[in-house]
Amino acid sequence: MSIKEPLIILTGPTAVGKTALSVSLAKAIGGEIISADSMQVYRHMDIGSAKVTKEEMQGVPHHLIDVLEPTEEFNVVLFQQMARQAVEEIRGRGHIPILVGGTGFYIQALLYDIDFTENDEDTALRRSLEELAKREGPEALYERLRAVDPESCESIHAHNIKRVIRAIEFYEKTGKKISAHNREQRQNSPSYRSAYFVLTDDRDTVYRRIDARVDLMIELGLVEEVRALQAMGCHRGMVSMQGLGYKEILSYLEGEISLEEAVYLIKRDTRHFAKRQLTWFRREKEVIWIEKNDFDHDSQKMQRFMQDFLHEKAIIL
RNA sequence: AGGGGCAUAGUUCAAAGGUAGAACAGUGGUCUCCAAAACCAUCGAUGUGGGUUCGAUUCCUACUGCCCCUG
Repeated sequence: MSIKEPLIILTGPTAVGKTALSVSLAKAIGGEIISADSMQVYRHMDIGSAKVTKEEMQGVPHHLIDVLEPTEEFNVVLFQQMARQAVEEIRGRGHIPILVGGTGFYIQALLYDIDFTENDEDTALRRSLEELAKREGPEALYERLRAVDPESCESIHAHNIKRVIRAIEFYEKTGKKISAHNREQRQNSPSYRSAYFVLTDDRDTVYRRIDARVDLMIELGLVEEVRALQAMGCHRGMVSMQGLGYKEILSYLEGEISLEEAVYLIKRDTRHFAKRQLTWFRREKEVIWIEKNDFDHDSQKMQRFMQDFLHEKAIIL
């Protein structure tokens, strides 16, 4: 057993103010930032993904930002591979990796080194299962899962077609039950000497910030950004275009809804997203909550607290 | 000011002389390769005061508020 590498995690609901805090922390401790964000990986998607700007970075190296074209696929497995590599590089320079972003699932995948196995790009099976669900209904699909892995049926709802398909696919590919596999993976302990900070604020405040941020995005030219992406050949089927702000503006540009409706939907769905993020982090074990109210919304104080914690736990020396 | 209309959940709408449904919002949750995705659950209302009635939120009435028309 070798000594674990250090990894600092800073996350929280969207629009809470992770970026600014992460940069000042990085500067203070000699850190480099790895983005745990499923949309900021894409180039040409700056406004809608609220991507860190060059100025905001203040010279701190950022990884996994602007590394893919919007036409490319991205998923947890890719994230995991790229993030691992980034950690290695950063350690090679003797710096501290700081994982910053709101995608809890990605953070989990790296921190617990989740094994996703059988990574072959066989979309044929998926597609045929999707068709089955469409043709005979989700119940038929569900029964198919019950036949091979009844335990999974207890935790996956029949209507959740994506996950039912994944569970069936896993069985078909590996001959093992995903329920058993997941049970094993859940035993994993952190692969890093880590501190998992979750920055948060009053729900009302977060929601207000979201609304304001969406209005700002529109002012900054989100519509133009999406129009340009459309011109590049981006369409709704792509992973990148499932991002908040993108799918709604796309609907507007295609004449399905008004701009006003699009803005309403972006705000609403972003609030929902923030809520889900909070649910996720509450479930994560050993997270350190940083309630902005407890620090008088003073980022100096928050940073001091984080640094003290990191030294106390010997995460950084 | 006069005439008319409306008043049901946070919002938009339903229904009914025997105490009310939905959508959206809100809240809680699931999550182990589409995760900014997908999915589940749940809280919550008849403006106020009288009257008729076995019983009104529903009918009558006064008040209050909002809307429209006239001036």
